[in-house]
Amino acid sequence: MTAPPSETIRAALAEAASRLGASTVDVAVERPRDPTHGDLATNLALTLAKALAEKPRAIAERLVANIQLPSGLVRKMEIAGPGFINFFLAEAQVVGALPALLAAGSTYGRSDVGQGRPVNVEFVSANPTGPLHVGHGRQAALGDAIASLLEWTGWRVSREFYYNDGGGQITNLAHSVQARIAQLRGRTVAIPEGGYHGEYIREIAERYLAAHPKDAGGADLDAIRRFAVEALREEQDRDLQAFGVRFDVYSLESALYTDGKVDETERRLVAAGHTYEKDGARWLRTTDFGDDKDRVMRKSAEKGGDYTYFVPDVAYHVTKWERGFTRAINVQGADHHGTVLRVRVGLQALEMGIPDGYPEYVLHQMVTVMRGGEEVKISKRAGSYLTIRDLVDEVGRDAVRYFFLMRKSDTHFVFDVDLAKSQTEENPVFYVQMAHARMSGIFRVAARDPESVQAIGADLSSLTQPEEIELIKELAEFPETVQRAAAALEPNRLTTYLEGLARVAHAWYHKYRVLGEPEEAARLVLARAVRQVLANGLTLLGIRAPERM
RNA sequence: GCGCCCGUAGCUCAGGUGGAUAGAGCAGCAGCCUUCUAAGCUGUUGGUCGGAGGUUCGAGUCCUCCCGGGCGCACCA
Repeated sequence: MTAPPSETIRAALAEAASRLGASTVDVAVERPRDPTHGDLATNLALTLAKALAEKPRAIAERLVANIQLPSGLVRKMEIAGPGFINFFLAEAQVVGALPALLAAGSTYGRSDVGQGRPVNVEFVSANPTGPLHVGHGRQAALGDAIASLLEWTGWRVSREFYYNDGGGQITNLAHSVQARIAQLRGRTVAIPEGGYHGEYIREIAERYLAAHPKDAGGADLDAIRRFAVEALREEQDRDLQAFGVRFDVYSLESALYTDGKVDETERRLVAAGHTYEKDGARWLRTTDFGDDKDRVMRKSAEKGGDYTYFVPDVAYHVTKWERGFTRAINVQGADHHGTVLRVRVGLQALEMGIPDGYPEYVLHQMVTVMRGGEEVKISKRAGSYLTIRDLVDEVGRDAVRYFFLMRKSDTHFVFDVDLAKSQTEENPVFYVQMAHARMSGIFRVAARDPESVQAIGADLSSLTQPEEIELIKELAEFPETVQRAAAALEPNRLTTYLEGLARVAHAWYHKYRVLGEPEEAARLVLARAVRQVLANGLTLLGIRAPERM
């Protein structure tokens, strides 16, 4: 494989610049937004203006006069605007991308920028106190897609789910179930203050009674707690399964206590000298690390003497570090952004060489659901719920995933149920999948296996229509798009790309026929390439690429 | 009050880590449907990028302040 045109041009520009007497500089070769500005462009003359004490356009002219490019690469060079140099690639160059694309097949778009380094991606991490709601759905889609993007760019990824099964919310859950049990036994007992009211609590109470005939009175709070947590974990697993999300590792907060990791973390923090006692509690001096006030890490005796939540959180991240994850990414709801600083500060206070940006965070904003032009109200306290499984059942897994991925995570997201269900091209998932199905349809009608179509040996010179050249350029951008999306941890860049590619593909499909045309052989190559890239992009995001709709 | 995020066409949103005249879809307007899927297609109207300063050759993008919206600010998690 030869170097991509942008690299060749970059090197040639650097050489031309040194011929002009410029000391070594970074040469930027970018794709202009406006296609009339060529396929590639450089601002080199502008950045050299100061050093050479010369007008940018004059420098540009000398660069163009001095540059040496292999023949057949560039069809035209022009100087434009304040001093940009625009390069127009020869069409044969563009079409030349197809053989490598087909040869790579389902691996086209993969790269090795991660070099096999390990990365831990933690997401969902819901408390086992209720079913997974739509917010968790956004997180599941995001986390899974980010993990896949990292895999595609050469990272060794571990997907991890962390159960907060140790804190006060779990006690709260146990008391709520206990109250329901009492109600089932005919006693009038209120759900405790701040407790869980959902219908699922009653179901758990019923199942507990059926499974524990010896505790008909519901006196064994510990047994109730274990039972409820177990039941809800199974429930959440089923939700995630329906959504097609799998994890490599499940970590339990409770295990951090039984393993002594929490105690050990406290000891290390004390040893590092960033703690003090006040009002009967033990504090961590987080202000040493940029927090606006110090935080209690162990409550006073009259408050129970427990650790506050962030000590196990810190202990948990220590285990990630000690398990060899030099990189860790946490996907969380933005309502937890307060914990970001505290976890990082706790890790810094341990002074064990963990970098201060560890772990990285991807925070997502809230989700609201619209149906029939009205907001679907969700209230956890009142127990009115729209679970991730409800949503998947109603609109389908592909649409749910795609919708959660198509917007930047840090903007509030409105999930339009009617649009997601719509079988028209206004629906972006349908639009992209349809493009794949159309390409597949060509091969179905031709009664040919797409895999049997090869670019090597095929005469691609008949691919000369502007739509075809544009389509191939779009296909060639896929690997870089994957890399940029992975680097930014933004899957929405990929959905945006896929919609753009689908748009060009639909336009081409409508304007030109493939079968029975003189260009059939070459166009079959292009159709296979389009189908392949659409399939790769969709598969990466966990969405099906259907043969027909 | 303090911190984080958001503000781009009538609506929903892109905008590749500072580039050239701001980009899509929907809605609107004008045309078009005998084909491998019309479950549409083509063309077109529409913008003081919330506001004001600043940084520099160049700002939707970076910095400061202000306005508007969301989310946090516990010995809850």
